Amino acid sequence: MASQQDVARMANVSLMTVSRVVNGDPKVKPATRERVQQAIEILNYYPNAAARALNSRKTMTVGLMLPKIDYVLSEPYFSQLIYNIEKSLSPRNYDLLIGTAEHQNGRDLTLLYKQKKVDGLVIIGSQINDPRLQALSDNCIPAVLIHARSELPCLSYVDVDNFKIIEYFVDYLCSLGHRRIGFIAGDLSVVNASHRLVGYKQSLSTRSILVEDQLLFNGDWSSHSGYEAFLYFKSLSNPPTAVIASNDHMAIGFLKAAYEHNVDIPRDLSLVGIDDIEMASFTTPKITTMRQPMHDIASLAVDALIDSINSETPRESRVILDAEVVLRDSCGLCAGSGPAS
Amino acid sequence: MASQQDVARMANVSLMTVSRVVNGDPKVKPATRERVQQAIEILNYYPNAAARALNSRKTMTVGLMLPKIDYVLSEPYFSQLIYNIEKSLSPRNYDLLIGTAEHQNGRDLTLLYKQKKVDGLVIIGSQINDPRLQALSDNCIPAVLIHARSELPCLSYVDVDNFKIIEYFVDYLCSLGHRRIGFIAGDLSVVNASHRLVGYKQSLSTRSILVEDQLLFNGDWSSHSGYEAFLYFKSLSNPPTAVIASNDHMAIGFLKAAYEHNVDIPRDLSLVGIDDIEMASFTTPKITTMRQPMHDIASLAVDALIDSINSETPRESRVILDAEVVLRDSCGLCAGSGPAS
DNA sequence: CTGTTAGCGCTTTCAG
DNA sequence: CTGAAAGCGCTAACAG
Repeated sequence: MASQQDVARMANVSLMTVSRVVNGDPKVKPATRERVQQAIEILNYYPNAAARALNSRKTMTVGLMLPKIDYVLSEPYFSQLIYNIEKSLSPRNYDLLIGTAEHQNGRDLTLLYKQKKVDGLVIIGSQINDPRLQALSDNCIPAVLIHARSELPCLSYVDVDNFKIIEYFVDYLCSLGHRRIGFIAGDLSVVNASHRLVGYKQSLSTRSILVEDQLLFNGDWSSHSGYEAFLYFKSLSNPPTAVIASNDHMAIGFLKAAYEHNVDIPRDLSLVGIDDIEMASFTTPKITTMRQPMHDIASLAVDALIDSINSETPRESRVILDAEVVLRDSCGLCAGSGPAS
Repeated sequence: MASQQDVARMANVSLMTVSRVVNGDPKVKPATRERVQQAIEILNYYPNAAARALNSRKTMTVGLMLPKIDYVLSEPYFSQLIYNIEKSLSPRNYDLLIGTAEHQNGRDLTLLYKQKKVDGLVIIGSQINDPRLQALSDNCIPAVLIHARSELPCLSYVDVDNFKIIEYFVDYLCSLGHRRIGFIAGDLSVVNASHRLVGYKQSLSTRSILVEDQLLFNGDWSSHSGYEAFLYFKSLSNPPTAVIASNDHMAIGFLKAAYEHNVDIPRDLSLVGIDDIEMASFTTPKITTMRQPMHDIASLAVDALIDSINSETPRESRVILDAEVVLRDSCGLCAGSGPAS
């Protein structure tokens, strides 16, 4: 492995000149630059990232923290989000290091930063009131939350307006005549899930619809829990005529159960999901859902993070985006005021 | 940010002693160790990874290359594989850096290594005859392929026996009376897809079943292409009575199309997939498929890679695992020798 | 425009 | 068991 030293010798220049060429310093004489570049080519030289990081104090890599990596990675939604993050990072010459909050060293979100393996952190779907966020803020570690919020100093976030999403659906279902609207919550330890639930309750209240605890099922984001949700709602003496699932996975599980129990969606029961994963359009019926502005989420988050990495003074940026409605076939007019099944 | 220096001063020892304590060298007097550890605690000291990497020549990070990251990340199968890789790496104190073969610097698989950002590479689902593999081998860069193979020196791989998978399904479908078995290929530029196709042709030949080109549809792994495959097969004057899809996604798309066209699976047409993604059990009917030994794939790949990183002499390990059949509801007896629809 | 010096924070090597 | 010296490969800061 050739080093800067070798290149310098070969091109008959100083180390600094090589460094300047590598870093595109304009005040190198073209002839010299040429000579150096040839040496680089011939010796197949690549600057050593560790050495660079050591004195520039910039690793040019960003850490990605996934609190529940197993679940998160089985969600195509998150996978694509990661893809988009990588895609935003790449042109800015940053690499992406995957960390987890499950495994040993992941316990401490700040570790990767303190070890100087990363310059900042992207944190996806953090837990509610995660105490580790405090540590990030205290140390003023550049970080951006995605699908979560925190008003602590130094923390940025990019989130979707979950309240609006739910509100839209409640309105929509009401307009179809539904008044008994069930809700399947996601894992409530996660900010996202809890916001959606709160949105549900608020939206109902606003429309003077009584919030009934029995119309609420606590799922965990998985298809399986959506399946269970159906069984639960069906067991009610006065079941809902429409159901809002907090993500598409649960909606798909719900659909499966409905089919097996001969409940026709949307005729007997209306259903909506959130995320617009690919499968949502391959079910029967196709699921009405909300598409998250994934691309914007990723690029805004990356912008915010790199901004914060490169700024002297602590800085945070906070943005809330709107999702896009995708109307498909899983909702219908309310059959009447009686039970659905 | 405290440095080793600070700790040394505080504990009144040399830099080396601090280093020894940090690295768990047993020949440090307990009393000294204690003192150092307290200083570390108090000063909140973490060793600087860049400095370590610089003179130990070990970055303790591994790069993950995804040739087609967009597709790969939308596949829950791959996401979970990545999760498992991270999980195997973590206890060995390695971190995972995500690279891509799409973006600029990803063009060259060797870059991350040459820059000393990683000690080795995990490469998922590489293209057939990817010329870049040659470069890896030439430079003797520690690398392991997953779901691909290469006999080049220095390259290890962990793959599943695709031939056996297909052979099993052909046998199985034959035993149900099927003789006209259609095949939906994945993206044939990928090793995986091509092996499965070859397996299909061979298995048919072995059983003296004529391989008909019209029974073969070239998909691209997506649900959408599975949907198209159905339309294509249905248009045939003599359609297949059973279909093997190269992955579950395509099987799901196929199922959707079949449903929309009132073709009953498994009554009118049998179908199998591969991968056993979560959705495969949430369709109607549930899809018969093959479960990949993902956990073993990940841990064997990581073992092979770390082995090769730490060995003086080039070494490669090559393993081929078996998948596990998951019989569900998408296959049935062949209705007769006539067309299926 | 180019070179010299010093040092980033750690570990290797060799002496005690 | 512990320490001193040297250096990993690079760049900031200053000279020239």
